[in-house]
Amino acid sequence: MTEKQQQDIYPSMTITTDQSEQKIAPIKLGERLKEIRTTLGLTLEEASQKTGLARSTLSKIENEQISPTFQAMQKLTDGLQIDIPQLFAAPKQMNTTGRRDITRNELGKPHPTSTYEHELLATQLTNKKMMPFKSQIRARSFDAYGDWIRHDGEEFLLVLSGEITFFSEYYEPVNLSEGDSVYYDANMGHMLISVSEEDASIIWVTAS
Amino acid sequence: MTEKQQQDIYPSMTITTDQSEQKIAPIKLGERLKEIRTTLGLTLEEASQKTGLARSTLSKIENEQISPTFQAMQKLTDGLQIDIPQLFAAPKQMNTTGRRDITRNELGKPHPTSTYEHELLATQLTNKKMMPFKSQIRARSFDAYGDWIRHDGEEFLLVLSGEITFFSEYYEPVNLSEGDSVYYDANMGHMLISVSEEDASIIWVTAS
DNA sequence: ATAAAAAGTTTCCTTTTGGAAACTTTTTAT
DNA sequence: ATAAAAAGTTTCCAAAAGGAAACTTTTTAT
Repeated sequence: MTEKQQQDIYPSMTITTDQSEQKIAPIKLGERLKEIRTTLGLTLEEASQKTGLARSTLSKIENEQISPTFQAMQKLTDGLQIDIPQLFAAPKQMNTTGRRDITRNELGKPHPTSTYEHELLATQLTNKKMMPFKSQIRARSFDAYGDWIRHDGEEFLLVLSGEITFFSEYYEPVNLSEGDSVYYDANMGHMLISVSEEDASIIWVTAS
Repeated sequence: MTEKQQQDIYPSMTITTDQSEQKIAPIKLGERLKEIRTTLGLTLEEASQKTGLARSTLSKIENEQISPTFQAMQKLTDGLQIDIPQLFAAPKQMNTTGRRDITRNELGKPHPTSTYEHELLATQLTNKKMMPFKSQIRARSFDAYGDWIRHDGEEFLLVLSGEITFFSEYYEPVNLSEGDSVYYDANMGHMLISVSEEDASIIWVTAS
């Protein structure tokens, strides 16, 4: 692609209004999309499958050869499970007396269930606002025995390793990999399974 | 949380993996745009002047006859001086009883400070009981500028990678490595430094 | 080092967007 | 109530997006 074409697609143009001149800051949507896709570990083909947009189209969007329609962008955000504002977010940069309770790695209070291993963290403190756990979900097993898990309060969950699928009552199942997280109302039915070969390790925190 | 409550979290269950397809409410961009334009008291002609889009084009977008390209949407948001999120603000939450917010790895909302990189997670949901963050602490740097950090509520922190020292007002400093965690009252002065060669990565959750 | 496979890009073509102007509907003035 | 003006919609066409497949580059396997 030529420099000319790029200019044509995202010109830094000025529009004259009754008040003043305003510059349209060229947002590098393509760059951003590529960043997101690669962060999700997807190839163009996989992204194509998830979004329903042709591989070629995705390539052209990423290389700023075309400007996607709103329709296309919805397919993107829907398929990749991201929010539109994220698409537009500027590329991220790389780069009293008190109580205190340390829990060393692997040394939480065990709380086994039939299908997975829970470890309660910070058990020395009582009357906490939050309850943190670390759990191992054995490969290809459910964390529940079939029915939705449901309880008061809110829950935050982050995947430390492995890959899980997060099922919930009102949403599509979604795959979560290392570093991905989800926050949800815990009275909405929810359930996890580990979908990778290895066991999955997660931490989660509840608050009511 | 009590032992009783934990029992409630994992009741005995029977299998019913309901993966019913639930479509996310399509955003009515046209409707939304018309709402915005009329709220601003603009005619199509005036909006056309401000945005540089033809009157006919605006009409067609508002009546959902065409799907605007990203380019066109930029002209819209820039010309009407509105935020992208405003354009996409869903008219109303679906009939869901539950809320859910996925944050992909590295795709939280950046919140840089002078000494370390915060990433807010689950920023789509408001009125949450908890606030989850992921942070990178640069090797050998403080997370604060000398004085204690102090704020309302409680905090839970877990080290994802690297090694940090956790200082707090009423306790001896303590080293935390991967997998270690600490729960503390946040109104007790606290502070972190990264003590290994590599940057440290932590997740932390606050609740007030 | 080479072949095969996978990932990514470009080409070619069809469909759809976006703009100018014609047309229709609504509002304002008399 | 009617004419004129303003606002909004539709038509027509040029320009750009989206998809299938050919093509090129990169990665993996031998």
